[in-house]
Amino acid sequence: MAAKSQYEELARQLSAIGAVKRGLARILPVECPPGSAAVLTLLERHGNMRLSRLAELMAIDISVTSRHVAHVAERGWIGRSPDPGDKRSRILHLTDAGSAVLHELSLRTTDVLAHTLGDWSDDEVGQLNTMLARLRDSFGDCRSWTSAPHDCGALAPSGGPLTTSAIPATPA
Amino acid sequence: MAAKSQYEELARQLSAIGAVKRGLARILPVECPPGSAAVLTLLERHGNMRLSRLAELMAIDISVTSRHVAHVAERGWIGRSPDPGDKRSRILHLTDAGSAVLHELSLRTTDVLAHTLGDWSDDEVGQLNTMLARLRDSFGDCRSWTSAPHDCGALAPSGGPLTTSAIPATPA
DNA sequence: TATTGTTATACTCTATAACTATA
DNA sequence: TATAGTTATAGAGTATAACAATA
Repeated sequence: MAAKSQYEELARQLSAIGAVKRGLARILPVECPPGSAAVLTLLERHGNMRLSRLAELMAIDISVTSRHVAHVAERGWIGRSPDPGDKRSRILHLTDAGSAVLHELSLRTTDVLAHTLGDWSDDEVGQLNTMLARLRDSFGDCRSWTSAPHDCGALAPSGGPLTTSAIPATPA
Repeated sequence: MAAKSQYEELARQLSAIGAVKRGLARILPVECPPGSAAVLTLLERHGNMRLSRLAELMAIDISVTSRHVAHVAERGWIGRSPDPGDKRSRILHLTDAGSAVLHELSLRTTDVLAHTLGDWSDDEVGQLNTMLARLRDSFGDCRSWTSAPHDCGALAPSGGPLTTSAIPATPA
């Protein structure tokens, strides 16, 4: 268990890390926004899968995943084969064109990171990767959170919706 | 200098860490979206400042910052005092109500992180914080990136806008 | 009846551009 | 002329809800 100040600092860092993500997103081709890049990357890394599985891996709603998939499919970067065992779903797979895009993304990402993180050792980048993976794992699937994580009612002491004492009615 | 695969992995981790951020955002009061929380947090941490300085700290465009600030100001969480030395700008400062909201945010964040990261030691959370801070620092202000970071032309070998070979014209 | 996807709608965040006021 | 902010507009990402097809 860490100190309260460490948790607050982590919250700040996570909030601020968005700038890095945006920086990385800025180098993507116009036709391939971050959502599309994620779809391609996960298909390469985890192999063919159905939409619901992809939504799990991306930790976003299946409706959102559906749109990302439609975007890359329209461009011919993935294909959707019928699922032999379930006519409701299709199996997503990378196409050659998709692999080519992925290769391009890899080149750009590597270029940028090699420049910006030039003074990081391989081991240091590896440590960061390990900790980020663990962080995601610790959070699990936070999409299902309602008011409290793991422990139902954990947030009760904080006062559910902001109490009147903490947030005054809109002034002026 | 790290290996290419480490860079690719980092890109994946950063892409996926959004899920953690969303989980943390979900516990915020309805009236206080992430952008507002960031404004309050930075004012507490760095003290009173003008809008342009806040935009720098948030690493977002000043126009976006202006809207976030307007949101929290409308709720009385911050005040805008005239800048004695420059009538064009105002000095932003937390109000007591803003501090109360900040206290509430701290309670909720700490609750959630204490539960989800219960098996992390204080030192481990500290290490993650340190590395995230360094990562942000290494990236610098990536808002000004155009096609390449630090080195102008670094991305040239990747082929500027996606080449025809990598991205075929929209098929079918 | 339950599950897999798709689509419509709405909200947050961000960037660009045009504009006002002041330096 | 240059800078500090504000506002309008547009694009990306996500969530909820309603709906279609199949299990």
